[in-house]
Amino acid sequence: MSPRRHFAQVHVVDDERLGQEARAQSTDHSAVRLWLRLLSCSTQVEQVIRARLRERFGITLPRFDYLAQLERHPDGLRLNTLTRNLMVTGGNVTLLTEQLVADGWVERATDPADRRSTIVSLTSWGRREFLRMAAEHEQWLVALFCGFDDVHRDALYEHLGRLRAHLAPRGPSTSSRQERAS
Amino acid sequence: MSPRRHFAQVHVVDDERLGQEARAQSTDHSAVRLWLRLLSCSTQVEQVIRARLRERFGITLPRFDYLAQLERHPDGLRLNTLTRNLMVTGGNVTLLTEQLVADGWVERATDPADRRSTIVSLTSWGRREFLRMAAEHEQWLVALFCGFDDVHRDALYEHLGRLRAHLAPRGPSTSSRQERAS
DNA sequence: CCCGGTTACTTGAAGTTTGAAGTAACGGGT
DNA sequence: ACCCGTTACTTCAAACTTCAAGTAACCGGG
Repeated sequence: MSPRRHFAQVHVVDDERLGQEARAQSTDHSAVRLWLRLLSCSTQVEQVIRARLRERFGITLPRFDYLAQLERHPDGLRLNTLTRNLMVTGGNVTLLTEQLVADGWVERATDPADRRSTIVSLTSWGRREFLRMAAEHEQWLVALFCGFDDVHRDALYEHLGRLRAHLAPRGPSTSSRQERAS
Repeated sequence: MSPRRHFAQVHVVDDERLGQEARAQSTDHSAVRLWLRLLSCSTQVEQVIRARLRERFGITLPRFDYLAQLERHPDGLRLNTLTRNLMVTGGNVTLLTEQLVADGWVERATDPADRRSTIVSLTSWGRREFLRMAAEHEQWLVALFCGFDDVHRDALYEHLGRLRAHLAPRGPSTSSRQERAS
């Protein structure tokens, strides 16, 4: 199927401790390898953050993400916007909203300009608690990347930005123009 | 709606079509921004692949990943190894295995050397079908990254490798040496 | 005004994933 | 041979997620 190898001096170590990347083999093409490596890195960080959020605060990652989104928007967000930002389905946001409202993190209001829309925002208690968690959350990430050379980190950030710009233009369902600066 | 702008030379477009990255802001530290960008890229690719697998083959991403893992190991894999490679919980692998066995993709055998262990492998039908899907799957990725400059792609791949190497050493629960060539 | 298309959200069923607790098997030390 | 700690897997409840179908509200023409 894939008649190639010859491209790695670093032979893949087999399965132990390699995670999803172990799926990549010399016969795979670079596109697949890039995707698997991307997924692998992302999953590893995610697992750590998820576990810590649960241990330290008894909160789940989806809820934290939801709250993080709201924290940046003191005036609240429409559920629709939240759905897009979190990159999940509408039904998911509906359920998360119910739960977060029930637990006192978030409050709902109807958009006066469009009665279809619901606007959610943090309660003052929710904001206070979230900021407390967020501060620690950030330190976890700093610690995770600590020792990862700054130059490489910045370069990685930059390259991910390019990839993001390359991927984003697909499915411009709403308004908003894409600038393509570089 | 968003009473703030002015913080980067590349101004963030607001919320529209920005996904998870919209969470990053000028006040966030670089560690958080890197994580969010990584997650954003990963999620975007994942959504596309997931949707196509469902449309074209009526299969889910977790099942495809499971099969991909097995395809590379004609002699089969222990569930434990699979759990580590897929980076999911054991319970999840147990359930996936049940389903894939029930649907004829996979067959189970008890490891003669360790009666606790189950070894799973593709059925011949499963292998044939998987290879058919995998060929198309690879083309989707090629197409996704098509137009993304080769130099940037290779650089990104390289930097992700560094990040991966930086993250991996946490929790070396099993054997297996890490080579660290470069 | 009203009709038809679109958008915003909700509902419900099916599926995935996790974390914690439980069972069984291994293996080294005594 | 018997413990004891570890490992492999299973089970189960709870949480998350998706998809598809449904309801309600908007909006632009006729």
